[in-house]
Amino acid sequence: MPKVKSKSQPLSAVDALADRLHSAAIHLLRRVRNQDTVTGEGPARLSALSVLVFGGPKTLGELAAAEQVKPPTMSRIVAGLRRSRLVEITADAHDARRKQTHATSKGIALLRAARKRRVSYLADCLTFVSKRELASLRQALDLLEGMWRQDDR
Amino acid sequence: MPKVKSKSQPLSAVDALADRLHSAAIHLLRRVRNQDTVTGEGPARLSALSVLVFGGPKTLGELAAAEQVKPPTMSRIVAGLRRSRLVEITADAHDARRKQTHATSKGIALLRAARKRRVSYLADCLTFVSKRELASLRQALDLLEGMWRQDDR
DNA sequence: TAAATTAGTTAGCATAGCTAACTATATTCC
DNA sequence: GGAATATAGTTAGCTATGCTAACTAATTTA
Repeated sequence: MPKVKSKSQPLSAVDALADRLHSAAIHLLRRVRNQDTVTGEGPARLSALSVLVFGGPKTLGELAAAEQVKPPTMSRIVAGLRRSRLVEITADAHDARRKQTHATSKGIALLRAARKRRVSYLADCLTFVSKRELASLRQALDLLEGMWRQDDR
Repeated sequence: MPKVKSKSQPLSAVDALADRLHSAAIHLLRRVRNQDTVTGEGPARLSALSVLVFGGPKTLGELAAAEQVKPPTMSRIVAGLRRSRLVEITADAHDARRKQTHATSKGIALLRAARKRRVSYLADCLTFVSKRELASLRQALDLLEGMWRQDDR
């Protein structure tokens, strides 16, 4: 959540930017979802799995926080991943309440395949995009990722 | 869908970009969703409503195509919006199978309020972001929007 | 050791995606 | 003109993903 109250200035430029960001996110996910359906796993599961693959084992609570989702939601996501043998759950050595979730090799392989498919799709989309535009996309992502990090603190 | 088969080049830079784009979209929507919950309408409904508010009346099929969703899904989204009196449905003059969907003034007001909330949130997030970074964000959005348009053809 | 906190699950609800199968209207073709 | 086909939308029923409330079990605190 933002720490600073917004001014009630005109803001129409930021206004438009906010709408466009929102809309772009919605449409990107709709398109990518079509690529991901072949994995047999939904977007929430793939996203959680990716956190585990790239960030290492996590407790359920950590995963929920990383994914900005409530614990019961993550509980079900993890249960689904487990049913598909994409993750394994082990007891925490220091706290019997906690459960560590790890990606299995099957999970890692599936994520890599999904990623490849996504990348093919986006690479095709980006075929005729100039280096300069790619650079601005990269900058925009730096900006957004920094924003999330600041927001989480 | 992309028209051009992707090369099987190393691509690790585009690879990372694709993952980051995907992840950024997921996290943006999760955060914005929290702002939008107060409207009492879900993201799919707000997005469809926004198409109607900014793009004018549409048939169900047009809306489904605009939102990259199948007709039964849009049928239910529109039904929900109608229950909440945010849209109205009228018969098409030329084709009795078609139904035109319009935003009501209540729908327009609700969308404007939701937009304001989103903008406050993002404006707060963007408070300390430089003009140069905002410009690259704008460029990235131009790029993505162009990509969707090309993809639809 | 009793009380409070924390981690996770279960139950139950709503939204939102899909396919398959249906109704009703338009269009095409003989 | 009328039968066959195509198109627009709905209904039914499945899954996934969000939530809150209420629960169990374990840990920490008082």
